[in-house]
Amino acid sequence: MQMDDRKLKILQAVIADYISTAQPIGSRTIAKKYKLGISSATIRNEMSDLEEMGYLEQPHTSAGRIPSERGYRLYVDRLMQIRNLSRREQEIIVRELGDRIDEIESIIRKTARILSQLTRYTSLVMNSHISGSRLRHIHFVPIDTNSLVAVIVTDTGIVKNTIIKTADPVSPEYLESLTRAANDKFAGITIGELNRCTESEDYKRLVYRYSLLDTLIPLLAESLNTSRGGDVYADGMSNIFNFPEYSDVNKAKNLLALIEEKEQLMSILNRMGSGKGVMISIGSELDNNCIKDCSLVTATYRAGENEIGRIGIIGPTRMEYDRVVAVLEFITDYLTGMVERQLEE
Amino acid sequence: MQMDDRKLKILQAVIADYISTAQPIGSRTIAKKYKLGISSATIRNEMSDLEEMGYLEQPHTSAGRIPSERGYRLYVDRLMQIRNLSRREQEIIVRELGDRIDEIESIIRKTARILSQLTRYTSLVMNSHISGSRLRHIHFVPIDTNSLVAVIVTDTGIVKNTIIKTADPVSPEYLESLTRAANDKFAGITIGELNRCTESEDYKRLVYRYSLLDTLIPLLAESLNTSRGGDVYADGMSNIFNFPEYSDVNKAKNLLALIEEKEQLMSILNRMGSGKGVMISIGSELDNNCIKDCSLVTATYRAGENEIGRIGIIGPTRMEYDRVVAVLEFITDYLTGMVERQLEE
DNA sequence: GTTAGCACTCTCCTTTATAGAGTGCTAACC
DNA sequence: GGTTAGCACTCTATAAAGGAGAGTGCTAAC
Repeated sequence: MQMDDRKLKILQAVIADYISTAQPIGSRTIAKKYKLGISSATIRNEMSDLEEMGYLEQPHTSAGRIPSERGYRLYVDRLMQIRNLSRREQEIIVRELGDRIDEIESIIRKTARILSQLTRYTSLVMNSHISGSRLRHIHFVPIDTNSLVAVIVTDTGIVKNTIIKTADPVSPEYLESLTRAANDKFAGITIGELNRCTESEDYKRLVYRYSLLDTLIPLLAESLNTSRGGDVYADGMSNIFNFPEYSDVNKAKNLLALIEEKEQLMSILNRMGSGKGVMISIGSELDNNCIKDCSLVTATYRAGENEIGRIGIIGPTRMEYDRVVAVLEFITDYLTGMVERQLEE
Repeated sequence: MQMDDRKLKILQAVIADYISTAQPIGSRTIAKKYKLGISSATIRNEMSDLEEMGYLEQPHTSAGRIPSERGYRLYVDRLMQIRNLSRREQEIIVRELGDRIDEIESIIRKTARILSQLTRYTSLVMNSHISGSRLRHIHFVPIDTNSLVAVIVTDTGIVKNTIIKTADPVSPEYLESLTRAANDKFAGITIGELNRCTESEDYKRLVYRYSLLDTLIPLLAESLNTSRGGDVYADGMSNIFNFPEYSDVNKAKNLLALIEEKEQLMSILNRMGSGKGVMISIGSELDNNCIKDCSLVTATYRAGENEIGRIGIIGPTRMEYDRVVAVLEFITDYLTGMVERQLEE
């Protein structure tokens, strides 16, 4: 069987209609609604072909057709036209996100919120492992005699603090001097290198002078790796009830439970490629039973080479891909721009 | 009509049964199941009395009875026996929460997670306005020539950092000196006082020496007030599907949407009293239409006089109040203890 | 005051009937 | 040969009807 232009037009019509109505669509409706200049009978024949080719399916005999996963795949790969965001939408994003680097925590939240508000789907935001980003600054701030907070600023604009208790009392002067020494030594290296540097001669010499360092650095490295390598944040969960596919309580529960399960969510997000631009996974492509009739659209934002984080939208396979892709592209561009402006300074 | 012991026993039986089954319960069932030594006909009469008194209601004639809000109120005030947590549950809490003061962010999350896991309801955790807590330490850390991060540690163990960009370049030495001056001046005052101190003569003298301070302090005060005065975190949202009362998708949606609406959630949490111990609001007592058939159980944890935060459980009015109260009490005690140990040091 | 008995009520579930939408096939048409 | 009209057939969704079951309220007896 040959795919031709007319078939594509019909497929597009079915997908467009189904995305907006969630109802199986029949040949007569297409003929009336989409003025393709052919009769319903012809459309019927073409649809039958499209079904045979795997792009459409029937919920049951004598219902209309709905797109199959393969149909959506063809649509997002070849048919879909990415809409531009309206001026108003762009303004909302710029206003809400602001233009200053903030605590990573707060950017994540704002981004998640905007994403879900603009798309009306559930949004996911994750910040990646930061093992590739570089230490710009490290500072040890005394709290009291036996505790201090280590403040770390990376070149990607992330600020992270870790509270550390020490066995022996430390003086503020000691910490000041330690801060200076640590900056001299560590500024510019990556978080990953920080992990490994405890072997080096240089490091050992420094520990000789500042014995505290030997407890601090491993603690820091650990805290940077675990806690920052895994923040996922979701917003707009209640949006899933906008879609009839989740009027079945069990389906809704499954999806929500998965979204609350940060670990799993992360692994799914990480499994998505991290190529340039927006990635789309449809239904079973996600390879997870709980969301086998969901689609996930993600995008990565980065600073230079380094992946900083990923943002995404999860929703029914019948998703407004064109809109979602447009929003994601705009926001990743914006975030990337923000980080880059930060780097230039 | 007089409330007597037998009526109370029957009421208790109805409530206990309804809490576990979510089914209206009839006189025959009570007679069989709860061996009160009286016949179903007698129970029928008593239940009729209890309904007249407003403690029970009938979904429709010839269904069994269910507790009314007033019934629950009587139950939680007089009938309920608070169970102790099992050894195992206590261990889970202690293990998961750990015993070190961490970033506030992370404590909130952990607490929310444990609460929802132990109770199987949706948990809410909020940290209160910190205007009453005292500055223990303030530190200005340079990032680059035109930006710095202000790290603030309060006596309640909260660590908060704020990134600030400056119009004019600042040197690390300047910041060091500023840090010393600011600590001399501000250590020990409350966040609320920090807001107001910009009027004082002392402050003006300091600004004369460190002009940067005049932009820093207002920014800090604002960031401490807004961002920290309003973090709410919810976990276990998907738990609401464990309850048949939310098998109606619309109800589930309403509740979830409310929970995602931080502003509203906060105002509801704040409206709950902050007395010692656990507070319970049942149904319409919450005075919010979206959750008019929910109950909210909250507890406040504090450091000395200062309220640090509130934790709570939201679920159907048919809630396992005894269990929930026990869990909340244990966790607030634990959190309070943690903070107090921190203060002593 | 308590209880057995019974008629009555109301919901919930199943069964049955019907309308509606859509298909596939056949035969006619350009 | 592709396209179209017509029609029988299929399947779902919705409404209506008919019990079964659970529970009540009332009365009369204990």
